[in-house]
Amino acid sequence: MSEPISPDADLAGADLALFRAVRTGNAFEETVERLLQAIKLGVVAPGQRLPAERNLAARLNVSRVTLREAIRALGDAGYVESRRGRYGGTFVTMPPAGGLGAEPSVGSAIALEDTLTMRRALEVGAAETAAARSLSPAERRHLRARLAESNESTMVDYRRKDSRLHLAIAEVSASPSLTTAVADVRMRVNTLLDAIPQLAVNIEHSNRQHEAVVGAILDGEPERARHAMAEHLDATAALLRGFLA
Amino acid sequence: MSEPISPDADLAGADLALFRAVRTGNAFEETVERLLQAIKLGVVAPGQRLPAERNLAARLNVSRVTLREAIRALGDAGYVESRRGRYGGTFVTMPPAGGLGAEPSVGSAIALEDTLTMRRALEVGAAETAAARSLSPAERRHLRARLAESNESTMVDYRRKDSRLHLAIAEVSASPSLTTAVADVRMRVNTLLDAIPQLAVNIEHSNRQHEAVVGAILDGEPERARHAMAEHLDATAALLRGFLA
DNA sequence: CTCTAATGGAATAGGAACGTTCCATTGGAA
DNA sequence: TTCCAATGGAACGTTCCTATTCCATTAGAG
Repeated sequence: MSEPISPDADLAGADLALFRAVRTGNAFEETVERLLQAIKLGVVAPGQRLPAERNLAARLNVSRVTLREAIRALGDAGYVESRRGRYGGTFVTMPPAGGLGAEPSVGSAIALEDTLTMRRALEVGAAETAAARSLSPAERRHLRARLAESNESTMVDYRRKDSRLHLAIAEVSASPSLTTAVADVRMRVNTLLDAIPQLAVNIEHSNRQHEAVVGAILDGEPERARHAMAEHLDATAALLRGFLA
Repeated sequence: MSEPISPDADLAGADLALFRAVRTGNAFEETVERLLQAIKLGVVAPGQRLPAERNLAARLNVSRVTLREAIRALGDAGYVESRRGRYGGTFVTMPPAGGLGAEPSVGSAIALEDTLTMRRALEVGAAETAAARSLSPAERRHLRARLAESNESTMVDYRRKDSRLHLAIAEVSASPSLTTAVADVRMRVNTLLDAIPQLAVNIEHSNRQHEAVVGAILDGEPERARHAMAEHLDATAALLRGFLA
């Protein structure tokens, strides 16, 4: 057996957050998670190709062996398909219909509030920051394209288009840290959203709020953007609390 | 030699943030960083003891061997001292006088704006969230204690007390994710602050703004708390931009 | 004074991840 | 048709990290 460890009389309670895990799980699982994130958030759409293994492995700071194991797992789950040869690669197939493979574990109430709190801070901040910048024409187009895409979306892939829009708003804040943080918290939000019914009326409501947020950002009005985003997120939060709390 | 990798024609530019590194550096370096964070942010003050190695290793999800290597490195650098025997442990000594061992690498201008943007979103969000909650007596005391501590601080350890106050505000948002994110970005802010002179007039200014923020939180006024925190952070940001940009 | 529990210190073996090198396949370019 | 560059596929030795076990030291309890 291993050595016994005594019950730890230190730690007033504040350090709980500081002395958290340095490495979460193994490299394989982390890599699978990262790739799933890119797929589920719509960064690589169905039919599109992932970066080549050698490139992607370097990007993720993971060995090619580990990356290949992760891709193999995603292939078995039906998310991607690999083809050899020049102009080959690993392509995203249609997501597994019926939402199989998703864990229905709906975490605790604390996790719910934690996610919603974090999301509010990050996305409201991103909207305000984006509106305070002077956006390039390309950025304005990108934003408008994502907005249109999500407005025209059908219910089946509304989730992905919605995620892509929120991510686009984070992107035009021009802060890489903020963008990755928004992507991370959005994944957590999506697992929550998977557990509640998708109502047409809510989607319409969201679409209108999206218009308001993007409009304020394009008009360069930080206060209005912040307010619109806060309103949007609070509505979604209320919905989630209603179904999950 | 290793295989050549071609120049990567994928990646429209948005995925830069998504396909980031899965594991940053090795476990040893990460552990050192984490412990330094706890020390520099004042979570474990000089004279206080770190959790026992067996406990801490479990918390950090790192083997005891790796943790010990990290502690050894911190010991060599003069940050901690270890004593054996029951009621022994690893204690924080006075921080290395003169700020030795700190890398004066002042990152790029992009990194500066990234840090400041992220900080603004997180800390403003934390202040607003904290003010919207109904705080327990213990939380109110904690907040007031940290405020007093930072007000009375001398210039030599103002940095640590200031960090501790900002962290305390994040803590009373009751969101672990938000707390750790604030701690992380605060470390980045501190490396920036290390590169500029510490002026008494700025400290006085900060103290007044701290009063305003904590006051609004204790009074339960989210709007006022958000505004006060934004003002405080913008002042610091302007200072940093002035010296570093 | 003796015992004991909790701590840091150290050695060993095993596994996970990595870097490197090569092979297999493919579609366009020459 | 031939060639070739870019891709996925696979094997091998090395390094890093872990888990386990034991030792050494210390201050309080009995």
